[in-house]
Amino acid sequence: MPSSTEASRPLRSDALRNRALLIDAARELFAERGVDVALEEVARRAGVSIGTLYNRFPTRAALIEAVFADRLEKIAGYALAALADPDPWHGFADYLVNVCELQAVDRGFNEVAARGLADSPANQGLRRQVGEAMNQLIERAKQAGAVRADLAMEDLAFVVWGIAQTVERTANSAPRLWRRHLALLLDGFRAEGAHPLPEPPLRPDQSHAAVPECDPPTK
Amino acid sequence: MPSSTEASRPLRSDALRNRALLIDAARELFAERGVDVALEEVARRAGVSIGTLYNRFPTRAALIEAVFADRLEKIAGYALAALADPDPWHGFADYLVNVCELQAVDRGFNEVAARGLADSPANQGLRRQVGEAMNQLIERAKQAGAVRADLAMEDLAFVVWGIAQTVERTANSAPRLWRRHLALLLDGFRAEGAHPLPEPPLRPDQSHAAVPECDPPTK
DNA sequence: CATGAAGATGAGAGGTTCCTCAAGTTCATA
DNA sequence: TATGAACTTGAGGAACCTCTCATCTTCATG
Repeated sequence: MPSSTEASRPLRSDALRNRALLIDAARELFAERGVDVALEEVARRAGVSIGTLYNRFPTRAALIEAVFADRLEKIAGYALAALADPDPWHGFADYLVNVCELQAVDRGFNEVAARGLADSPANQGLRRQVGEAMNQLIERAKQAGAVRADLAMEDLAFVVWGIAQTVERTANSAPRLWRRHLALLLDGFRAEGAHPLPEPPLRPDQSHAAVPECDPPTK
Repeated sequence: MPSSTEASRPLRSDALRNRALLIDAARELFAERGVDVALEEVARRAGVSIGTLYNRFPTRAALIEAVFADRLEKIAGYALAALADPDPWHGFADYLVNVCELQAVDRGFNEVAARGLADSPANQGLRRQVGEAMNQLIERAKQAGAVRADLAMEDLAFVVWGIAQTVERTANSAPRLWRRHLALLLDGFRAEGAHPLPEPPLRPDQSHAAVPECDPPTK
């Protein structure tokens, strides 16, 4: 059962193997050098021709999505584990640390997280599930008096965005520094000593608009 | 007195005029579309040939530096104004808001700030001056009990890096949202309710290393 | 206003990446 | 094992960008 979006006929065995080789090669290269590496190089490392790459993945986005398909599941797992934590604050904070760790460990995923993951219809379900868990996580921590009352779920984008940049700048020189950045942000999320915020949070529809990033076709 | 690095002979009048035209054109394009715009386009908007651009600015970095030369002075001004503020916390916070406003208003400067401004020897002096003012600003706010004792000057990079990403993502959809991000970070900087940090701050020599970013020539 | 040094010009060489497609190869099935 | 559909291949066209340099133009100076 290949995780294809459409219910197309199954791939031939050699095509399936090449698909796996390409994903492995892309996973490595993306992790090392980011998701903008030349696709020719991905094909070379996979040991197939560039034509085959385009046969399997008509666009770069399709390849990226295939490479990082498991990440959303991983995040969903973290969210559920966080909800199982008896300490609301600890669960909340741990969840964010875990997500950021995914960013810190893989340059490609860090970029994708910051720019906005391909929201394929296939992932729609998981996505909603994660959103719901995050919401519960925050609400529970608010009611426990741990998280400030004016924090919105959309504000967690600041964590991903901010840590993305810190990771990118310091991955070589100080690979653990992002933990300090996150800890400072977390202290800002606490109810204790919270000061009024100057702006409302991103509305859900806006947060969707913030994702695409890609410049419209130049005109 | 052209602000040239070397004590070269002064430029001829037409060359000086073209230099100004190029800087103006680049300032506009950088602000709109970032510092990676095609240099041909900068030349076109300036109304000169690409060759002239290369005559005046042998590298893109040279052009970027000329375009943003004034920004460091502006920041130095903010730092001094902040020190003049009788309220240590207010001075500290206001300084950061002002710097971030520079990022929010100019996509090119936002990129440059996040990637690390060209540290030309010419700016060395101003740079040190700003650093010193920032240090005083923090120390004063610490002694007033407003800023947490374990905050280091190097941690302010988190502000620039984090806000850079938020600005980039939301400049179109929610152009004021960065203020919320900054406010949350600022609450994390307060002495009130500070929790121990998991990592030491970036050492000064490391913060220099975090700047360059540019991949080494690929070999 | 003549002269030469400084400057401007833009076609084009050279590099990179994306993406296609006509031709050849392999797999699955009868 | 023969056949056709599925798949692979890689040369090369197209789009972009950077940077150079031989040639022409303009400015400053006596």
